[in-house]
Amino acid sequence: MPIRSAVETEHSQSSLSPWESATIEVFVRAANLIGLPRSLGEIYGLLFCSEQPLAFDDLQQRLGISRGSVSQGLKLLRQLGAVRPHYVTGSRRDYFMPELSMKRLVSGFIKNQFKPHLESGVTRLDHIQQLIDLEPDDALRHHAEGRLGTLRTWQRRTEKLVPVV
Amino acid sequence: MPIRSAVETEHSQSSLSPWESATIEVFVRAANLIGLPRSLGEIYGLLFCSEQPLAFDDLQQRLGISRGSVSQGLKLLRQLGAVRPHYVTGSRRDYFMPELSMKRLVSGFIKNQFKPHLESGVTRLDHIQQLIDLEPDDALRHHAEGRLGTLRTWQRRTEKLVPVV
DNA sequence: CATTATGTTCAATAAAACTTGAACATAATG
DNA sequence: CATTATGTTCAAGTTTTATTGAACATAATG
Repeated sequence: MPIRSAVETEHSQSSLSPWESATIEVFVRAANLIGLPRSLGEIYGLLFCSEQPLAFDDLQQRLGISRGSVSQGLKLLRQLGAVRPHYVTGSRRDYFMPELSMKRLVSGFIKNQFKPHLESGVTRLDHIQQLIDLEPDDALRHHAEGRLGTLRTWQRRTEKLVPVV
Repeated sequence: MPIRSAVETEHSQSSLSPWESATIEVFVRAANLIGLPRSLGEIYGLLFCSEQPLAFDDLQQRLGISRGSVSQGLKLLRQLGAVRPHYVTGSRRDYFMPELSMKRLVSGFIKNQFKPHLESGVTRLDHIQQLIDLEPDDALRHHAEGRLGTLRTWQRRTEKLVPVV
């Protein structure tokens, strides 16, 4: 698992203090852990460190990443509710602040990245039921029905767990 | 997200019945969702469908994947406790059965893929604390300490949540 | 309305992750 | 001990995913 350090990046503007780099790295790893791209972790991490809201350009330059990455990263972060736009009077730029409520961060992630899969899963199991009905071998069909039952149980438990998290 | 269907694979031995293919696909997607390779989902899925324990070769041939994938897939599945070896008298081969307890599956996954990151995280935050102490600007240092506090809270909550799941 | 400031898109490129299969281990069998 | 059956390893190849940056919007400014 080769995770580039934010400080080691060649293009880095090195305008990141040591504690900022280390903190950003924590978010990069966290992003990685939940299957989100490193650039997302970097962007959120820098916003998390900053005392002030940051503009698009601040992010691009201080992180030394492309404008494309910043644009796409912010887009997804907004979708997830992990970042809020912040209006600054007298500036045409978009500014951003990090969402600091863990609850909202987690629920945003689940709602966007998890729930869709769970929901499509229900349909999918119904489809399996139909396929099992076609199985001619009695014993095998009964076995399959048992397994489908297990899957349904797992799905129900998962759905129940989501609100807890 | 282009997920190849088990049935559509060219090399597939097509020895999978429709309900097996569909069930395997569910596991492939689930694996994908939690960041595990498709081959793992396929292997576990086929074991899950089977009435009998399956041998290494059964997996390789019915899924139409390489021996390397089967070997590595089974290795990780054993590590995760998602699969148990099953001794068959009179055969030199390794046979395998799926773990059917959701509780054990989840806890195996968390113990192996999650906990290590959480634990290294503690060390990591301590290190950030040291870096923050170097910050000369008073106001900024205080801000940084606040954010580190937030991170610590998040970490504690996550640790508390793990046993629940 | 031309110019500049600010973002977005998306095809091309780069990086990461997964799979393959041939070479290698290991141990059972005759 | 040679042979066969059974698995594992890992470098090379393939596929997937992320990043870049140039071209394209859009709208504010002078």
